[in-house]
Amino acid sequence: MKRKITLKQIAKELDVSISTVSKALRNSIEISEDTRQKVQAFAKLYNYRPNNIALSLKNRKTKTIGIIIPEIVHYFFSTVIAGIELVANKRGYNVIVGLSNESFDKEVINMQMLANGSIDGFILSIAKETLQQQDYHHFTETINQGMPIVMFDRVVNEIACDKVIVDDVKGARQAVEKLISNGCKTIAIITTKDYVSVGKLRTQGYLEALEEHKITPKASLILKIEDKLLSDDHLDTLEKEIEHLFKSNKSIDGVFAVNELYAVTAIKVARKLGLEIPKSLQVISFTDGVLSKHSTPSLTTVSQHGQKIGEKAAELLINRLEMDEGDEDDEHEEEVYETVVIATDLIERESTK
Amino acid sequence: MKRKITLKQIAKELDVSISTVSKALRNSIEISEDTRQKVQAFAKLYNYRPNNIALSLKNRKTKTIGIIIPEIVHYFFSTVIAGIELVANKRGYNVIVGLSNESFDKEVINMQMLANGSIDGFILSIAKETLQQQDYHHFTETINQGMPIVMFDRVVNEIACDKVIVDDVKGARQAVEKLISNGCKTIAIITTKDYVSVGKLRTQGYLEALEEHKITPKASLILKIEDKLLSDDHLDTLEKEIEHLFKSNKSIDGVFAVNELYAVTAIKVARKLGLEIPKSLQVISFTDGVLSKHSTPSLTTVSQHGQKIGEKAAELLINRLEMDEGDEDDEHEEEVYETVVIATDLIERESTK
DNA sequence: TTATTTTGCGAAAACGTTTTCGTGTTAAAA
DNA sequence: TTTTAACACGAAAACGTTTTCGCAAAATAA
Repeated sequence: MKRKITLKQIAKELDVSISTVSKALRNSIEISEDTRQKVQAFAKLYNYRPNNIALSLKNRKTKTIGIIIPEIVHYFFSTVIAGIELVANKRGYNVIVGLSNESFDKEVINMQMLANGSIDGFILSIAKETLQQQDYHHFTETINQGMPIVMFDRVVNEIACDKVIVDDVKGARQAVEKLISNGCKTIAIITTKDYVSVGKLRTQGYLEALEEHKITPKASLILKIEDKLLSDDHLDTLEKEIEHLFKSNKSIDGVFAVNELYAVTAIKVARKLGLEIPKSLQVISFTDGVLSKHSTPSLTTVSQHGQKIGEKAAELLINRLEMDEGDEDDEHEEEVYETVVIATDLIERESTK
Repeated sequence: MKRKITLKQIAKELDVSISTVSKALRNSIEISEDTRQKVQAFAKLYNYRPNNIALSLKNRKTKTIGIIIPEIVHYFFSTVIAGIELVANKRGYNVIVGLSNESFDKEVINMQMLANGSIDGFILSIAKETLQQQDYHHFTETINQGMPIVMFDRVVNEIACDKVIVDDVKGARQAVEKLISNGCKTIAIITTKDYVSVGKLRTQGYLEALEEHKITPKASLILKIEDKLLSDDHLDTLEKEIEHLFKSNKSIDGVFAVNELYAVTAIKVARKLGLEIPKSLQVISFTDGVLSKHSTPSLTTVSQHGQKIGEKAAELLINRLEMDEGDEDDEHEEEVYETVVIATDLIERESTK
């Protein structure tokens, strides 16, 4: 077990100075062809690689991006990570992942843990608890310390930073419009309580689509699910609520669900009640995940392109990081932040006509 | 935008030495009550936090774990990450994630990138390409440099290191036995080509179960899918192959699939052919993921407990890291490695009687 | 031969910590 | 009063790099 070799050891072995070794390895013209070869050969033999930590300390940058997300066992978030990792790697960065588990405290702790020099910048999506408490001081503090943040999906106006989002309103509206143009007359929405920003926005899109087509929204057609029910333990409660929705609105012929789980559950319940998909009931869901693709019938969905979101977020962050190199501590350049909207796509499958 | 404050700056402001500041903050008795208070107050005011990178350099340990996995948009792997992150965080470690995308080269590059001081040890699952090429030099080199590795799920005997696996053979055998005891007479398996180690093992479990019950295996009932077909693009090819399986073996009344996708596809095809689940065809799949839980009918599965695997892997790694601290460079303690087997569970749902 | 330039290399600082050791001052003991 | 002990703090090294600057020797020019 030979520990990793360092410049110092090479220097000692070859009886030259550390500086000479360093320069020789970086092909400095200061060093004679002779010693350069000698050093490089030796380094290669011992498989020398500069120590990243030492470099980070010296350069005061780590070439590492911190990702803070609410959950990782989640199709959308993992596609985003995949996107981030892709461009990060391409541009010489690593990614370090922290999970908030939707908890405010864990979000704060995770950020503090990473903000002390471990990373150059954050890409994050806000925890539900944080959104509820509306306490964003950890974001502003991080930004004030000169560490850039890029937010995606669950973002918040109060914080000035780059953002990557999908147009939830528009995506939802298009989905509902599709149902309408497919002949649905009574369209229900299964959504979340309003403090989940994306749920709220998708509900808004639903309402806009109805309005545009002169359909009066009915409160009884809007089912807002308490968020905890997303956990697998409360599946039956979810089913009960949906069943109640269908039973008290027999005329429902279209459902827009703000996530896959609500959609497949709706289909399951509907079938139990004797409805045929898509003949007597059409369903569209948000998030084009594995359920949409592979359940039967497959789901028509609004695709968010998580990977693209991740790629874009990483680009924004890295661009800002490498831009900053230019002006150094040119304190008060007026910061101008970008909000990129990734277009959604309606992917038609078997759950619609 | 005030940059993060350092010991040096505090020292200058308070007109004491750096050492004094450091000691004061760590409550050293060397420092007078007076200065200690003064320093701590100042540090608190400016929200001082020691720089992680500097600490890493000094301590020669980063308190960071490197994870290399083939894919992240994948239920099993993301649950493993969740497990790793859980115990890592609890024990003061961060996790940095690299994706190999099943490619040998990316696996090597990713490991090299991280092995140069960025992390203290690896947790990884081997890329398919690496398994095919059987080139494991990057693992041995890493280990030889004194950096511990814990492998999970896709492991390989050639490398001496801690491992966390599930008993694929046993899990598969139990699944097939369940089918047998449920009355299935003609049981097919949908599996992968043999170079995918887990596919091979699960096939072995299938064969063992048949043998034990004096059922002669038939080659025509063993469908080995070319691995590329796991991508969504080749879904129809997959369907064709499965359809052919059913059509040329009309008597099939049980299917064991080595992953969820094969299982749901089998169900889809079977239904198209007029088979009723679970009445005339029972299906069990490996991997208890989101499809198993939420597709209709829900799938009886062999659960691998990915989260537990991750937790155990992290424990093994961290234990080894912190054990090493004791003996320092006591080179030749005979290394003894552990292989932990996480028990699988058969979770019964609607796809079996 | 002497003056000047080029060549090749090393010393040292810097990044931000922690820790060992030394030292001057004051308080206690002789 | 002198010796010893306790106290409070600072200097410096170390972790592994890169880079600036200085300097001696060699090569060239005068």
